[in-house]
Amino acid sequence: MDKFRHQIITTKNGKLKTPFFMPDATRALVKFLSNDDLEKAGVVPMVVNTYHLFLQPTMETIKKAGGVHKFMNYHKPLLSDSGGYQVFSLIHKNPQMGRITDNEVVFRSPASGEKHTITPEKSIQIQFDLGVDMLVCFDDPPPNNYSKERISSAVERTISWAKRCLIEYNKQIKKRKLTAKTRPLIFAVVQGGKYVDLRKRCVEGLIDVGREVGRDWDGYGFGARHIDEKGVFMDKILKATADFIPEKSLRFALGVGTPEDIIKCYKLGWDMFDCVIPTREGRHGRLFISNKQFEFPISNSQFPNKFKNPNSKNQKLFYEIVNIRNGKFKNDFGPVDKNCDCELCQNYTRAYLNHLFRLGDPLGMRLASIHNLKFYMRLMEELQEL
RNA sequence: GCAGGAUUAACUCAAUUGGUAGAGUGUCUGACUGUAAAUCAGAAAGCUAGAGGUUCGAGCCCUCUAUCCUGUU
Repeated sequence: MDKFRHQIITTKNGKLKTPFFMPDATRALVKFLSNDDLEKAGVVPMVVNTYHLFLQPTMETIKKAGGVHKFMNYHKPLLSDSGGYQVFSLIHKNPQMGRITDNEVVFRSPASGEKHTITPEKSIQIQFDLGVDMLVCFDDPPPNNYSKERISSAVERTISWAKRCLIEYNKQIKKRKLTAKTRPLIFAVVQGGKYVDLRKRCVEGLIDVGREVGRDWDGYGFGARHIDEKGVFMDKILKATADFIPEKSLRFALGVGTPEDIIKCYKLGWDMFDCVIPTREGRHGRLFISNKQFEFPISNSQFPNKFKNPNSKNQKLFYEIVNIRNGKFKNDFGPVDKNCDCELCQNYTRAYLNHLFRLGDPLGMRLASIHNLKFYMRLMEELQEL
C-alpha cells in the first residue's frame, strides 16, 4: 500500500488540504442552500460552471459584480468547470443543438434557442472573468460508448485545445498582472474513454503541451464518466490514468461520485472530487445514513478493510441510503441519522421530512441537501486524517 | 311535490353513431455520478351507484330504487 496522498494547495481565497470534495454550485448556488447552510454543512470549495453562468446571468453581470465570489458573496475557493462537458453532452444528446469543429463549438441555448460560440480561448477568458481560484481546460468529452477511433480523435482535439487554453491562460496572467499568489490554478483534462493506451497518450500529450508552452499544469482531471454503462466503477482505467499523471500534480476526478467511488479513487491517488450526487439525491428524497457511529474505520498503514470492496454484495457498505418519501417513514418519529449533527437530524423527524417531501416543499429539499453534504464532508474529513 | 341534471380508480374527470374502460392528481416502488434534473421511469388500483330489461353485445338505450346538485311551488 502506498502512502496516502495529502497536499496543501494555496489559492487566493485560502488553503485546501487534499483530498477534498466540492459540491456543484453550477449556477453559482447549491440549489436551495444559503452560504450559511453551506458553512454549517462544512462545505469549503465548490464548483461553478462556465457554460451556465455565461448563459445566465451572462458575463456582463458577473463582471459588473466584480467576479463570481462577490456576486454570490462566497469567499472561499471556487473552481470553474470549462463548460465542455455541458456543451458536448447537449450536442451528443441532440445534434440539432450545435456543431463541433476543430476550431470551435457552436451551440444553441436550450432555454432561449439563441446561438453561441465557445472556443478554448473564450472558455479561459470567461473563467478569468469569473475570477475563480481554479479553472479547467475546455475539452472534448465523448461518451464512453463511442468507437475507439472517435475517442482517439477526441483525445487529440483535447490536447490541441489544451494548448490553446494554456497559451490563453498565460496571456490572461500577463494582461491582468497576476502573480504566483493571485493566479488561478489550471487543470488539463485527460480523455481516452476506457482505453489505457489513449489515456496514456492523452496525459503525455498534455505534459508535452506544458513543456511547449512553458508552464506546468497545476493538475489533471479525469475526463468522461468513470463508470461503465452498468454503473460499475472502472478501477483499471482510474488507476492507470492516475499513475500516468506526474506525482506532484493534483489529480481531479471530475464527477466522482458515490462515497465508495470517492474512497476508491482516493486510494488510487486522486485528490479532488466533485459530484451532484449528494445534492441531487437529497432533492429527490434520498438520504445518506451512516452505519453505527459513523466510524469510517481508520488504521495507520492499511487501507481500512471496510473501504476495500464497498460494492461487494457480501460486504456491507459503511452507509445506507433511505428514500424518505417511502410510506414506511410516514409515522417514523426518529431522526434521519441518529449519528449526525446536522440541522435536519438535530431538529426534525423522519416523519416530518417525509411530510415535507410529500408536500413538495423546498424546506425538505434544503434539509436533505444539508444532510447529504454533511455526510460527504464527514467522509472527506475521515480521509484527510488517514 | 314537480322538472331538469348527475352518479365511472382514493380524488377530479374522459370514453367518437351501443363493440366489456382512459388521463391527471394521489398511492406504492425504482433511478439519478465535470446538474437542459424541486427531475425521470415503472407499478398497483374499476362487477362503470344498485336491481331488472332491450340487444349478438350496454358505461352509453328503457324501467324502477338510492344518493346528490340546480331550479320551481
